[in-house]
Amino acid sequence: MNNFGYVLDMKNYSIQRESILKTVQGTHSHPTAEWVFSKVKKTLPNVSLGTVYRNLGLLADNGKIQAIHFDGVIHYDGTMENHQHFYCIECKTIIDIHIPNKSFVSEVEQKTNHIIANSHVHMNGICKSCKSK
Amino acid sequence: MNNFGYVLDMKNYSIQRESILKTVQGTHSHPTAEWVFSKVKKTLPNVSLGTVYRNLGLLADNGKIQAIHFDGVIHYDGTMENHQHFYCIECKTIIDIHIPNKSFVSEVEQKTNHIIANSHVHMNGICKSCKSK
DNA sequence: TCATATTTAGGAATGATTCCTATTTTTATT
DNA sequence: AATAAAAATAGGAATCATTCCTAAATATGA
Ligand SMILES: [Mn+2]
Ligand SMILES: [Mn+2]
Ligand SMILES: [Zn+2]
Ligand SMILES: [Zn+2]
Repeated sequence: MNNFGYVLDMKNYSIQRESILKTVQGTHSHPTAEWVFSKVKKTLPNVSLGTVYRNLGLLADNGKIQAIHFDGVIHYDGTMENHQHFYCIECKTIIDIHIPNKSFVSEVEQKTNHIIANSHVHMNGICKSCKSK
Repeated sequence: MNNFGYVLDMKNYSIQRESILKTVQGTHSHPTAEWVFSKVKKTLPNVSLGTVYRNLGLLADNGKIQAIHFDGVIHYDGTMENHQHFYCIECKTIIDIHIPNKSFVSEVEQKTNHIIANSHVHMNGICKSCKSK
C-alpha cells in the first residue's frame, strides 16, 4: 500500500487524516471509502477522494483501523478487537460477532506449523430479524 | 449474478462450460478467471474472456465450484468441501486448511439466532516452509 | 528565514468485472 | 429434414472501485 519515496511516521495527523480516522471510529457500519468521503466532506468540503483512500490505507497499515474485503470492495472497521462478521443476504447488513475462536486458530497453527498473523471469519446467511418475517 | 431474460438450467454444458469446469476442478491453485481463460484457450483458442467470467459465475451460483474473494479479486475453488484458507504473505500462496470448525459456526448460530448458510475462514501469516528460512 | 519533507486536491490511469449485441449453436416441434 | 424458439458465445465497450500522478500547499526544523 505505502508507495511513497520516503518514510511515513504517522505521528503528525493532518486535519484530513484526523477526520478520516474519527469518522471510521465513530461508526459500527463498516463504511467504504466513498461513505467516509461523504462524511468528511461535511466538515472539510475540499477534501479529495484520493486523500480519503490514501489515509484509510495508511491507517490500516499502521494498525489504527481494519480493512475488510467484502464482495470485492474494501470496508473499514474502527475497532481493532478481533471479531467476526456476519453478512445478511436479505437486508445486506454486516453484523459484528464477538465470539472468540482463538482455540480454532491455535489448533490450526499447531497442526499446520504455519504462523497465523491474523484471521477473519466471514459468515453469510439470514439475520435474526429477517428470519422472523 | 444471473442477469439474463430467460431461464438457465445448467443441464446441458457447452464445450466451453465443460472445459471451464474441468479446469477449475483440475487444480488446487485457486485460480482467477484470467488464469482459467489462459488454460482453456489452449484447447479452445477462440474462447472469450467474457464467456469464462459468465460460466465461472454460473458454476459458482449452481454449487459446482466455490468463489472466494481474495484481496479484491475472485478466486475459484474446485472442491465444494468446506475448508479454510491460509494465505502466506511471504510466498503469496493460498493453502487449503482442512480442519473442521463446525462447532464454532453452530455456537454462533445458537448464540446469535442468525441462520448461517455458509462461512469462510481466511488466515494470513507465514507458511511452514517460509518460516524455516 | 530558507531548505526540505510531507501532504493535499484534483484528475488521469488502471484493472478486474460486468454488460451489450450480433452471430452461432443447440433444442424442440412439425 | 426444415423451421422456429431458446440458449450460449465472441468480442468489445462500459463500469467502477481503487491507485497513480503531479503541481501546489503546508508543515518541520536547522
Ligand atoms: Mn466489525
Ligand atoms: Mn481451497
Ligand atoms: Zn437481515
Ligand atoms: Zn510461504
